Amino acid sequence: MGRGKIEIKKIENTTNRQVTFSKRRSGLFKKAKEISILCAADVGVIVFNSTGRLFDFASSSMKRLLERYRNASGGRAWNNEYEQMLSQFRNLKKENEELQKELSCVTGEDVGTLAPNQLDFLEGNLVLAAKKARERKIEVLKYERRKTESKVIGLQQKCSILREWLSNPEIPEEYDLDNSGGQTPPPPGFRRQPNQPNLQGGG
Amino acid sequence: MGRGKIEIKKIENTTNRQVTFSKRRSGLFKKAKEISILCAADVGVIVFNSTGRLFDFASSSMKRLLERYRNASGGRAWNNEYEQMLSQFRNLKKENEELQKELSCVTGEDVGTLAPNQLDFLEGNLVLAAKKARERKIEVLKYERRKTESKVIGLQQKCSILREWLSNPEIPEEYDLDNSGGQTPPPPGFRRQPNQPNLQGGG
DNA sequence: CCAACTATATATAATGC
DNA sequence: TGCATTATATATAGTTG
Repeated sequence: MGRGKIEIKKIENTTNRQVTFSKRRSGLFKKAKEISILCAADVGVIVFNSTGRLFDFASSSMKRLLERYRNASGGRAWNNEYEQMLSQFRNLKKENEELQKELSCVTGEDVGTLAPNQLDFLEGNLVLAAKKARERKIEVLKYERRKTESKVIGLQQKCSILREWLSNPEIPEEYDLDNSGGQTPPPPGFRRQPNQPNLQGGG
Repeated sequence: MGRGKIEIKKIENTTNRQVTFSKRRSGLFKKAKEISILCAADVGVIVFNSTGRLFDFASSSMKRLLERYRNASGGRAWNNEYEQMLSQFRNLKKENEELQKELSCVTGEDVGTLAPNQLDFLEGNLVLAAKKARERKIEVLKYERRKTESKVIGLQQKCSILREWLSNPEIPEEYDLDNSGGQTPPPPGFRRQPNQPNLQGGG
């Protein structure tokens, strides 16, 4: 319907395609609006152009229309994602309940429903778990002790270095060792390299 | 576009409305198809007529179109139900993960990440839980023992009744005690009250 | 790139069977 | 009720500014 008849196939010229899209889109939406009014219909139109931009029209509310569509189509053409999520949701919920139950059993909160042999098994597991926790605790404590020890050794070394340094007569005057406020002097071995005797060699 | 111009307002005549709906619906779908082909667009049309019947058209797949629409519209006109479920879903998932972690900690499977004081706490809890399980087990066992004992006592009573009954010369002839097939005689103490001596009083 | 403008193709309201 | 016809209203392709 225009000056010349056109074949219904993709318009290759980009600008031409965009112009036609714009015109026909408004035409489509107009028709949708008309049928909705004339025939008391609920109409929704969704269009993505070739560049992926979205245009839509809804005679009432797209949200309500789509909800209605989901009910009416009965999953036929409905969103797989939705259905999948629904089943996953149910699974998760079930799993969650089981976990919670298991957890309450395992902490001894809800042991009322268990049979003696189950209780026996549970007790064994708990004792084992407690043992594991204890072992791990000891391991960690040992590790921390080693760390502390090596720290102490390091401090002792520094201390002996400091002592040696103090017994050294070459104390520069600008360092006031009794100064408790203000800036502390830089620790020996880090800042006094320029005028310090070689401690490593000096023993 | 027809013999006469019509005003765009609801057609009150039902049959007329239905006819117009049918014609315009096919026209709308045709236009949707044309724009999708001409302009390489992705188009979907959803229509409910005034009686609530659903008609739809999609250039590709309505399912994919609606998924795409959900992404593109960014929840603007999207299904509340869906969004709500999505957030609930995320919460559940998170909760689930936490439960699982907690459970694996509590069973001593994954204690590697815990600090010594946490381990201490865990150990205490596990010992307590084990104790609870043990207590419950003992309780259940005691209960079952009591049940068994009372059963034994009941059996002993029945036994003594039977013994007394056997030593009683007034055995009715219709009772065949060696009868292994057929109907068993009614147990003493329940059916023979009429011609039985008072056992409670008799000692 | 947009709007206005035709000339023409299409859609469809009214009609008839 | 539903389909075919037809006269007319609309939509729009191509064109112009």
